[in-house]
Amino acid sequence: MKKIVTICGPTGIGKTGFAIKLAKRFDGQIIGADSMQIYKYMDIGTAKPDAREIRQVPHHMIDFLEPDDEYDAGQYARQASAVIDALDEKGTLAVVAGGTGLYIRALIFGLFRSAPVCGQTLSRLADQAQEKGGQSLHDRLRECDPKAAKRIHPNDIFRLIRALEVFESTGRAISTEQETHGFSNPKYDSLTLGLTMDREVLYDRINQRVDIMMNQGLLKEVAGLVEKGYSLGLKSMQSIGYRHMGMFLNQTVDLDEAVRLLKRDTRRYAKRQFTWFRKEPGIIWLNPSEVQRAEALVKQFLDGRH
RNA sequence: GCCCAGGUAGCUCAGUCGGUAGAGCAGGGGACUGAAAAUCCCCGUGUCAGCAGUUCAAUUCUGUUCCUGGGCA
Repeated sequence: MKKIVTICGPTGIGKTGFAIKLAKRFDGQIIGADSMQIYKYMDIGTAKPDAREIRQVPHHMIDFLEPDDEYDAGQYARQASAVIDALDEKGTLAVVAGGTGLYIRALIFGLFRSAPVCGQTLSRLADQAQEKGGQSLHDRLRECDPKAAKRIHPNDIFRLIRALEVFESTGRAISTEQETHGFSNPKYDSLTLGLTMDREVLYDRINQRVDIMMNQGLLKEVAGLVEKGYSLGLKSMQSIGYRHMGMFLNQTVDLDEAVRLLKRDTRRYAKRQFTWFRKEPGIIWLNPSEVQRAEALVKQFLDGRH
């Protein structure tokens, strides 16, 4: 199995710098695993690696989509896989780095096979959810896939829609598909390093980073995107930072409040990431300062003594 | 020094006509299989400032001490 190194952890903890150090040390290249850094023109708010950093180590899966392009974890897994395979042929180490847990999981284990998301079905179901509420979708799901209905809360519209979509387009229950798949067949042998630190310290860093983003011109970046015609309703524009600046531009809140909410929502996001990664098996947790230890671990791993 | 208003959850406060208390914000835990920076679920015990008194019972009433605001000197 191909070996890769994966760096994960919450937002703002220093994954970018850490991954660059490791990649340089082992002559590797970085594969982003971030569902927002994939978009062009969204630089400040996504804390995308800057030009100087990219010059140090080649980056992939970053900065290659228009903000209104459709994208999903399945496409990510396929494309990132192709990049890793190409690097592998040259004997170059792939360092996957990012905070989108689902992308990392999809890359390493794949997703269950099924028809890809169909925009039509999706929006039709979304309309129905709007009209009749989540409960009606839940009722329908209970009929065709009671197991899934049991696991999905009636308010969790996204998951209800997906489950119904899978049933309607394949005739099979998502619960069965998931059980069969079970994330049980890794496609890569990954040394996964999770970055962590004291929660309070992280939160301080996050607050400070938001202030820095504001100084760097986050508001201008978002206003510029709107001017270019990218609607605030876009998925990308509803991400952290972008939606907050949008709220200010809409005059829903004043700037202080927008920044306050931006900090809070970033903190909450970091918390959710901890929840996700905590239960991922096999992660070795490190403080971002432990670069030497990480290097030793990678060396061991590559030497096959893992 | 005197007068007034306060001291209740991390913060801002509500409340108990005496039967040990609850909102908002913040925070915590969890879920997650092709939208995932999204989406969703759950979580409030805190010497009710300290001490003493009245009472079957005090965070609630009384006294006193301390602290914080404001006013007068």
